[in-house]
Parts: sequence; C-alpha cells; structure tokens
Amino acid sequence: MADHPTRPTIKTLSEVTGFSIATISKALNDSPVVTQATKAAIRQAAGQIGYAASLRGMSLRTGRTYQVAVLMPVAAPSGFEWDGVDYAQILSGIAAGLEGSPYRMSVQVVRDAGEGLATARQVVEGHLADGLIFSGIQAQDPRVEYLCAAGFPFVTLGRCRQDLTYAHVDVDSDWAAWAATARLIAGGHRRIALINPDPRLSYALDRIDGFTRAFADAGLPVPQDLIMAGDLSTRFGKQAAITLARLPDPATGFVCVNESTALGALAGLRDLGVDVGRTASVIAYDDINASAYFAPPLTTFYLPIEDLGRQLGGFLLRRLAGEDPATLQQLTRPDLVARQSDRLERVLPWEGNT
Amino acid sequence: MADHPTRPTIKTLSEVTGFSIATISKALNDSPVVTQATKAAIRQAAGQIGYAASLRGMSLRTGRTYQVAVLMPVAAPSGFEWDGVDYAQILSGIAAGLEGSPYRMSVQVVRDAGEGLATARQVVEGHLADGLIFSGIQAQDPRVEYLCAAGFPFVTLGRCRQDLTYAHVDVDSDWAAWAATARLIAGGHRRIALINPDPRLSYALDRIDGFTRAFADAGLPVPQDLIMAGDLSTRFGKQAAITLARLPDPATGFVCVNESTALGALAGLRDLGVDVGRTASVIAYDDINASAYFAPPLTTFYLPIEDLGRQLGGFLLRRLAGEDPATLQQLTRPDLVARQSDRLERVLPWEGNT
DNA sequence: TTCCCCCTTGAAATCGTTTTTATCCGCCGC
DNA sequence: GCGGCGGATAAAAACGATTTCAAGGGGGAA
Repeated sequence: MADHPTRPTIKTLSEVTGFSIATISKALNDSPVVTQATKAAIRQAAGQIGYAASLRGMSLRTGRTYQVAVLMPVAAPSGFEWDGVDYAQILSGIAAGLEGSPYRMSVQVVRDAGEGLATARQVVEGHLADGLIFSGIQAQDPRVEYLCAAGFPFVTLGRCRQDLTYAHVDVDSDWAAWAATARLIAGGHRRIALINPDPRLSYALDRIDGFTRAFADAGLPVPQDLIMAGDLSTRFGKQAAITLARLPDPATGFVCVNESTALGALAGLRDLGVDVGRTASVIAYDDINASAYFAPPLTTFYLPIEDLGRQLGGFLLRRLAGEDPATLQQLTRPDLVARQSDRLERVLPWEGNT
Repeated sequence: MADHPTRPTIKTLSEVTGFSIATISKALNDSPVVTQATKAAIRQAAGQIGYAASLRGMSLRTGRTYQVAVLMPVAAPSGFEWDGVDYAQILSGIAAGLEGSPYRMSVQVVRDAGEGLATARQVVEGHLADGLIFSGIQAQDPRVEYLCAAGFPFVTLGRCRQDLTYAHVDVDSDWAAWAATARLIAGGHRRIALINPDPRLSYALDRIDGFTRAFADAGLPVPQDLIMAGDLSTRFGKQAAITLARLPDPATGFVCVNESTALGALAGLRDLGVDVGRTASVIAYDDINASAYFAPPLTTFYLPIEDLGRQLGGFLLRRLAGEDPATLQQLTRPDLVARQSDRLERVLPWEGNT
C-alpha cells in the first residue's frame, strides 16, 4: 500500500497560487463572486499540478456521496439457470449516462424484491448513495412506495401500477405483446401461448393486456389456458412449451418473454418432435441478439437495453439536479426484427392434410 | 430530497452515554485501552439509538474509501453481439465475497484493455477505491504491471505470463482444452478446431497449450490450420465454423471458448447442412448453463463463475488485511458436463460410406 | 476630501471520524 | 507520607473540502 506521492489538495493549490482555499473552492465551483481573471489563474494552476478535488472531502462537507446505487437482481443461487438478462449491458448504459458527472456507480446485489426494499432502506438511511436505480418493478412495488415517501431521488426501469409520480424508463410491453400476438394471429395461429414471468411484475400484466387486446381486436376468444407464469429461465421456457404442446388442443404459437425462455421453448418443442417453423412459431423479446442463431432464427422485438441504461443514468442525473420527476418519464417501443418462425409456412395442424 | 431525521453521529452517542467521542471511537473499534465495561455500555447505547459510523467521516480521516472497484469489460458498442459472459454473476459472487465487510462494490465499465489501464490509474491516483478486481488478463498485462509497481491491492480473474507475484483466481484453461481435445480425439476426430478468443489473452495461450498437448499425447500432428482466434461473439463462432467446415479437409470437432461461440458454431454448421452429433462435435466452456438447451445439447466444462467471484472478493479482503499475495492464488479445474455432440455416433466422413 | 458601499478575497467554522497527546486519579513502593 | 507510574478517559488536531461571515480596498458621490 505504497503511499503515493500525496496528491495535491486544495491547500497545495492555495500555496501555489497564493489565493486562500476559500477562493480556490469558489473559483473551481464557478462561483460568480470570483473574478474571471482569478478563476482563470486558479484553473490554470490546478491543471498544472493536476489537482482534482477529493471526493472524500467534498462528500463529508456537502453530505452528498457522489455515488449512484444500482440494485442488480440475481437469481437465487439454487442450481443456476440462465435468465437471458445481460445486466452488464444495463450497467454499461448507466455508466455511460453518468459519464461526465462526478457520480460513480455502486452495485448492490439483491436476490429478491424483499431484499430490494431492505437494500433501498440501507442506501437511504445509511446515506450510501445520492440516488438509486432499479428494475424488476412490481405492479405494487414497495420500493417505489418507500422511496417516494422518503423523497429520495431514484429512477426505475419499469413502471408500477400505483398512482405515484416518479422518474422512470420503460419498454412498452403492452404494445410488444399485442404486436407479437397479432402477428401470430395473422399468420394463422389461434392457439397462441403467452410465456410470462412472475405475475407480480408490472410488465407481466402489461403483456397479458396486450395479448388479450390482440385477440379482442381479431374478434377471437382469448386462450386463457395458454397463459403461463414462471420465471425467465430456459428451464421454465422448456417446461412450459412441453406442457402447452402436449395439451389436447396444443399451442402452436409462443410469445416468449425473452431469449432464454424462447431457447427453452425451442428445446422443448424439439424434444417433442415439433417442427418449429412448420407447425409452430416462437416470438420473443430480444435482449442480447442471440435469437438470430437459434434453430430456427426467431422473430423478436429488440430491446436496446444499453440505451435504456443510458436513459436511466441521464434521468437520475437530471433528477439529482432537481428536475421534476414528472418530466423524467419515457416509454420505448421495441423494434420488430422479423426473422422466421412466426408464420405457418405449411398446413395448420387443424386443417388436416391435403 | 427530504433531509431525513439526521441520523446519529458519534457526537450524539457521546451525549447519550456521557463518554467523549474519542472513547466512543476507540470502544467501537475494540481498542484495548478501553475497559470492557465501558465498551459494553457504549455498544449497548449504539445499538439502542441505531448508530453506525459514517463512512464519509471514516473515509476522510483514514484515507480509505471502503470501496472496491471492479473493472467490468463490455464489448464495443458497434452492433451489439452477445458474448456469453454473465458478468452479473461474477459481480454477484464478488458482492457475496465482500459480505460482512464494510466494503462496497463500485463498478467501472471499460471498453478495452487500454481503457482498463487508464481506469486503473484513475482509481489508484484518485483514491477512488482501496482495492481493484479485474479480468480479461493478457499474457503481458500492463494493468498487472502497473498495479504491482504501484503496490496497490488487487486480485485478478486470470493470470498473466509475467513473473510477478499477485493475488489471483483462475480456471485451468490448459487442462480444460487438453481434456476437451483429448475427448474428441478419443471419439475418433482428427480434424479438431480450436475456436479461441483474442490471442493476447493469457487463457487463449493456455488453451492452445492444452490443445497442442492433447495431440502430442496421442502422437498426432497438431492441426495448426484449425486454430482460429477471434472474440467471444456468436457471430465469430458462426463465421469460424463455416470457414472451418468448408475447408478441403474440414474440421469435424470444435473446441469452443464459450457458449456464445458454440451457439454460433452450431448455427454455422446447421446452415451448411452439417449434422452435429453425427458428423461433427462441439465442446465448449460453459458459463451460463444454456448449452443443455442447444440443438444438440453440448458437452461442456462448467465454470462456476459465481464461486470464482466469491473467491475474488474474499481474496481481496484478505489482501486488504495485509496478507501476502503469494498465498492468495487459486486455480480451479472446471467440471466436465457430458451431454452429447462430442462423439461421432455414426461414420466418420473420411471413412466413406459403407 | 471624506464617507460609504460594493466587489473581491480571506479567515474560520463545519461536516464525522480517528489518532495523538494530555489529564486525571488511584495505588504501589520506598 | 510522598513521588511516580500506569490505567482510563478526555481534549484537540487532523483529514479535505464548502460555506458563512468578516475584512480590506477601490471607486463614486456628496
């Protein structure tokens, strides 16, 4: 732990320039009470000796931490299963959104929503960060409630269904599910399954809404029995697909929640000997652009999660600057990436053979 | 930004207990100069009012930040391709390894090795963290050199090939590549390809060593022309497989660097009409347990990356406590998960048809 | 010329800890 | 009985910044 040639402090700079530390501080913070000439001289000297304010000192005095905490959910460690979420990309986006500010990103791992609330409490009460970013928003989300009540700055990836005003970035899951379902209906499918995550998640409900609306638009009854709630794992996707394809009146279309469940669905259908692309179709959300390499390549709705992360970071910065959360809300429609697998290319099973 | 009912400071505790803040500090840090009785009283009161030392104050005084920085590599943002690395799991492991300590995890995103060095410098010179964790170690790694020279505590995931003593955790890639190659040789393959990442990476060289040794052990010539260096993307896996399978004397076995390249290889072979499992075999490192759902399921060497992360965190804690880095080194052999796809079940292509 | 005000800068307090140094007190030894 | 010693606690300085308030100086107005 070699103590590096102690880096310059404001006092060093004071000795070098001859100005008092008070003036230095004001000059560097661009206070209007300091002359332009003085500011220039001080900045020049600061650059010269490579002075950068110590976050520690600033932090103690101002009460700010210059840290942004991100609550990163990880699946419970029991028998790891891929969940298809590339959180690294989200973090990368957040970091990009924070760039240019003095804020750094502190990652807190949370294993479930309950732990999320506890961690949020710790962050707020322990002044561990100045702002919070998290995802996995539930329809009724205790973290959102708590943070709103506490008046703590935060931005979420996703919206809860409560009447609260807060900054958020979200994907239009209702629309995406609607579009995916409508596309399968147009392709001739009637028995379409919705492979959905934890039903407490707000976007799981959005997906059900969109799914339902697509059937209503087509004047068709909604196949309630084909809505499956689980998690984001490949294992669940496979199990669900197998269950659904084995029904007396099997599902032929699958609207998966993401690429890992879609991969599982494909594996399940393959095990049953179902030829995806001929007798069944799969559509998914696309976080990581792996679907192009599946067998068959999947039609997806691409989520630019790094961009979403960047928005999250940018919004939090603006929120920290005092901006009204009502102006910091954004809804993105994912782009359709049409590949194959979503249209019935040959006969539909219920049409019999010719 | 409601200023929460200002949380208790050491001064509060001093007023409550009647002891001076100096005594409080010593008592809570378990200094031997304080009586047991006093310590007990102070601890009791601290628990009572919910006092926890402010990291800000501690940090300013001690010069420590109580932060651990993790350098998280992300692929360059040009046309995102999945790289199959679930860094979230590594972070989760690191956080688990840090649990119980006052250290928190700060994540710095780096886009390439050069930026990694710059970021490491920033962290060290700006006192942004007390320790550093990073991966993607190159055979000649400037970050390792710099940090060793600076005497800054760090732990790496991977080893460089320089003669430096530092704490690290690594996977025995040499062994894994050897075992995978030997398995394919035993399965009848002779034209075995090594799909490898960036050749500057230390473990890329380890893999070449193991690959080479497997051929040497079998008394066979090493197919140098089948060693492909690229990145971890699915795209590269596909391109490489297509190139290799189109050779006049095509590759029939593929030792992939991870699951995303393996997925790409499968996609490429499928496009060429190669029946993997009959005329070709693929083996991969397995970070995320998705290979079980590929078509066909892949035999893999499973890397418990969360455990590796936990080790990283634990090692760094011990390093920060002053332990000798020479004692903080660990090499793990990944577990073989035998599925299919790695044995030639039917005829070998060069045997002609019967 | 004198007084006042404003503009610029400086001194000092403060944030919450740790650590060094000082003080107080009782007890032991001579 | 007195001096010194050591054990327990307290006082004060320090870490590096920001911020409040005071001070100094110059210029304009009377």
